[in-house]
Order: sequence, then C-alpha cells, then structure tokens
Amino acid sequence: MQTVDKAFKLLKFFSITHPEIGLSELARLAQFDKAATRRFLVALQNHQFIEQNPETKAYRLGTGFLSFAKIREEMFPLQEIVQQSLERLTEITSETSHGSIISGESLTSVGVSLSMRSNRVHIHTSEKLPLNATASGLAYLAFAPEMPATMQKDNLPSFTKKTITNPDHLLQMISQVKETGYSIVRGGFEEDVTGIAVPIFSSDGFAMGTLAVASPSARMNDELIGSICHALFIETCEVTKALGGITPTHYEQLIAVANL
Amino acid sequence: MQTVDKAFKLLKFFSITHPEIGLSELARLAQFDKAATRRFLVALQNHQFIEQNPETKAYRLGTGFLSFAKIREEMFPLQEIVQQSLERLTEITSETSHGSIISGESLTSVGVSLSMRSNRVHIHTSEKLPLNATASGLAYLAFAPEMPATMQKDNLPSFTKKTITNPDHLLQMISQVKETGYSIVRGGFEEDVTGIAVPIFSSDGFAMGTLAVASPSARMNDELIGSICHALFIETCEVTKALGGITPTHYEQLIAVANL
DNA sequence: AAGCACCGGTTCATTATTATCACCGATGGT
DNA sequence: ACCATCGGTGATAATAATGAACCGGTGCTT
Repeated sequence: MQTVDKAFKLLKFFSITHPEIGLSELARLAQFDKAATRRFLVALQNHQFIEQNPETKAYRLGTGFLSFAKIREEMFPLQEIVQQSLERLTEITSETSHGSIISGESLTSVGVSLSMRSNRVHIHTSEKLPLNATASGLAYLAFAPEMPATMQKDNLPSFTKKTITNPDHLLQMISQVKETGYSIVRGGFEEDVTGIAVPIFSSDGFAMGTLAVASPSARMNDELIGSICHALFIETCEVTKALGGITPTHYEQLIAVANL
Repeated sequence: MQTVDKAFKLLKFFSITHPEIGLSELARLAQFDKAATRRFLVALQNHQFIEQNPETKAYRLGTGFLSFAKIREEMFPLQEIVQQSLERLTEITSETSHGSIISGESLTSVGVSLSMRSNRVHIHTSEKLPLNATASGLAYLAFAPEMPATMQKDNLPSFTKKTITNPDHLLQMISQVKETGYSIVRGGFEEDVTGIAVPIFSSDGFAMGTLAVASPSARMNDELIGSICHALFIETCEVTKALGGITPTHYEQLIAVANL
C-alpha cells in the first residue's frame, strides 16, 4: 500500500522544532508533486490528523492522534509504565534516565526521570533523538526490523565531533550492540554526556523503543556501567512484557550472559 | 485519496470496548475484501499505527499515535487546557463536566471533572460518546463540516427509551441547536441524566469537539440550564482560541443573543 | 472420523486509482 | 514593472489497488 506509506511519510516531517509546514515546503521535503501533496493533506485533514493554520495556511498535526493515543494508552499505559521504570532506574543509578519510542526515522522521548545530583543530564520530553548519534538510537537500530534508508547514506547528521557520521562505522557499532545487548555512546549527541541504552521490544519481536540512562562522561566508570546495564535489563524486560511485546529468546540469552 | 481514507476507516473500529480485532472481522466491519484489509493493516503496522497480538493474531492500535500526540500536545496542550476549563465549569455549576473530541463517527471523551455532590453523574475518560444519543453529539453535529453517513440511516443505535433513533427527528433537533448554540439532551444516553453541550471549533471553523455539563435530570431546572450555558459559552471560546481554532462569527452572534 | 465452516494469509489477472504538468491568481521582494 | 514564490486546481498519462479463488490449519457438528 504505497499510497498509505506516502501519506504517513508526510506526517513524519512534523516535529517539535518544525510543527507547521507549508504546502510547497512539505512537497519539497517529501519529494512529492505539490498537487499530490495537497491531496494527501486534504485526506489527512478529513480524518483530523492534519489541521491548517487559517492565517499562514501552513499545515500542522491535528487532534486525531490524541483520541487514538488515549485508546491505546487505556490498553497499555506506555507513558505510565515507562515513567515508573524510569523512576526506579534513577533511584538505583542516581543518574538521569529516559524512555523513547520509534517514530519515523528518529526516536521520540516519552518520559524522563531527572537525577537528584547537582551535576546531571537534562533531557526534554517529546524531543527527537537521532538514531546515529545517541545510545538509544544504536540500541534501537541493533534490534530494529530493518535499517532505515537515511542511516545508509554518507554524511549522517552530526551534533558533536564524536557523532558517528559514517554508515560503515555505524554498522560496526551496531554489530557490537547486537553482541552485548546494550549500547554506550560517549558524547555523540551532547558533549561530555555518555548514554547507555537497551531496547524495548514490540509484539513482533523487534525493538520499538528504548530505556536509557545518561550521565556526565566523567562519572561513567566501569562499575557504574555495569550497574546501569543490570538495572536497564531488568526494567526493559518488565516494560516489554507490560506493553504486550515479546523479548526475543536470543536477547534473553544475551542478558543471561551479561549477568554472569 | 480514497486509499488513505480506507486505511483510516479501519482504524476507527478500534475502541476501548473493542481494542483487538481479527482480520476477517475487521474486513467484515469495514466491508472490505480480506486481502485488501490485510494489505492496509500491514501498511499501518509498518508505521507503528497497528500492532498484532502474537498469540491471537488479532490486530490492535500501535504506539505511533502516542509520539504524534505528544508533538501535537506540545503545540496545543488540549488535555491540559480542556481539563482546566472543566474544573472551572464544575466549580461554577457544581455539576460534572466533560470534554470530548471527534474521532471517526463518535466523540471520544478526553477529560472529566466530577461534581463534588453525592448525587452526581459519572463519566469515564476515553469513553466513546454516540453522536445521536448525547448532548455533545448534537452540539458537534450542529456545527460539523458534514453529516456523517451513519447518522442518516434508519434505526440509529439506541441506549434508552428516549434516544433519538430517527434521522429526521435528529435533523430537527440539530436545527434547533443551530439556532440556540447549545444542545440539551434529557436521558438519551443514560436514564435520568441530562446533558448540555457546546461546540469547540477547529481551525477550519467547524466543530472538532465539545464541552458539556451533565447532571441528574431532576436537578436540571431553567435557572441551572441558563447558568450552565453561560459558563459553557465562556469556556468553549477560551478553549477554541487556545487550541488554534476559530469561533465562526455567526456563532459569536448566537452567544451574544443568548447572553442578553 | 468425516464433513463443514471459519480462521489468517497469499496469488495474480483485472480494474480503478493516483501522478504529473501546465496553469491560475495572489503576494512580496528587487 | 518584473520575477520568484506562494497555495491551489484540473485533465490526461502512468501506476497502483482490487478481489475471487485458493492454501493450510483449527474447532465444532454430525
């Protein structure tokens, strides 16, 4: 259903930092014809997934998502479950933790629990996390159903000097995550911040999001890494189960090895 | 974009009371071919809008809605804004109030503020409100972009003896709402409960939801009705504005008349 | 245990849909 | 007065979606 895919492709250009998009701009971004783009927008508008700003004529996300999100949350209260896990993580590790789910070709942060320490990492909810630059991104990619096309092109988006920008380098890092079951990224998204992340699995056995702990790089020694991983493994299994997902058996084996 | 419409039509069969649906059942509900239904579901699944229960093979809503809802809520925090209005409404009227937004061919409740009285009306959040049986439904229909097809058939779904089941009768009630600017339904959804509702407008100038106050029918005298309407008009204008919508000028005139 | 009905899922010839380009009127900068 | 860009539209060419038949499996009825 390529037509449906195209409609959804349009939606993915809307974000916190870019919440309203004009017709021509959106057509350019998606590389669609302007007329086609408009037809899709009208169709989305008819179902409340898109609204038009009456003054600027720019398009923005509609209220449709909210009502469906509420139904979904009633079955599996993702926000609540993730938040509880995050608070336990921050309690145990004394570091900031956050949870994210995949949305298009980046992860969206759905919950944060800030560390009580004075020198702590700050993360905003609803922030988009790039897949190539964050620990969460690597953890997701390592257990994702497929490699997104945008992660296979040269010159991946860069945020610090340490950001992985080469697709081959990215693949190499991912294969390492596939072996250890967790990802660690030192200063790839923000300078002097080290993140550790572990996947949350969907009902299809592939990653649908992550739980992660982030700390100032200076504090991140081997002992802390070990205890963070241990806590993350426990919590992600919990969250996966509570959300109707299945932890693949090969992943459960990774955890067993790590816990030796 | 009929193909996109069909994909969304499928989504609308999922609800709190019917959160998982099998392939054949969904095809029957939507009156699509099974093969076509499956193709749509796969497409929706690829974008996280649908998940499959690995045990029963039934389909359910996915996590995709949540990430988009978060982006939308960041711009216009509907839940928060509505909840604040509801609390003011309940404070002023001493009755239970609730807010709802359109989703498919019914309204979804997105917020509730319960009365402090012992004899009060109870409403659940995420509940689906039928358009023909509730005050909210009438208020929505009176200012909706178009009359949904399912509201034009005979034998509309009935909940009490007083539910409007005849499309002509419904049209008649709606035309009355168009004149007064508010709807009032006595025992159409639940026995002995009377609701009063007023529309919230979207950026296109049509209704996208409602605010409503519900009370035991015995208490609903003319004086209470007057004060509820007054409070509802104030709050819906507020909410409409805060959510980036526009109150049509012809509606503003209705309010002016009502306030004389 | 044979027959039947329904389930989820798949295939491929037929048929309906969507894409594209050229064009419109309006707006804003040079 | 000009050019570029905006949002939006309509008719034909190109492409995508459709649906009946079919598969293997499960559970109920005879």
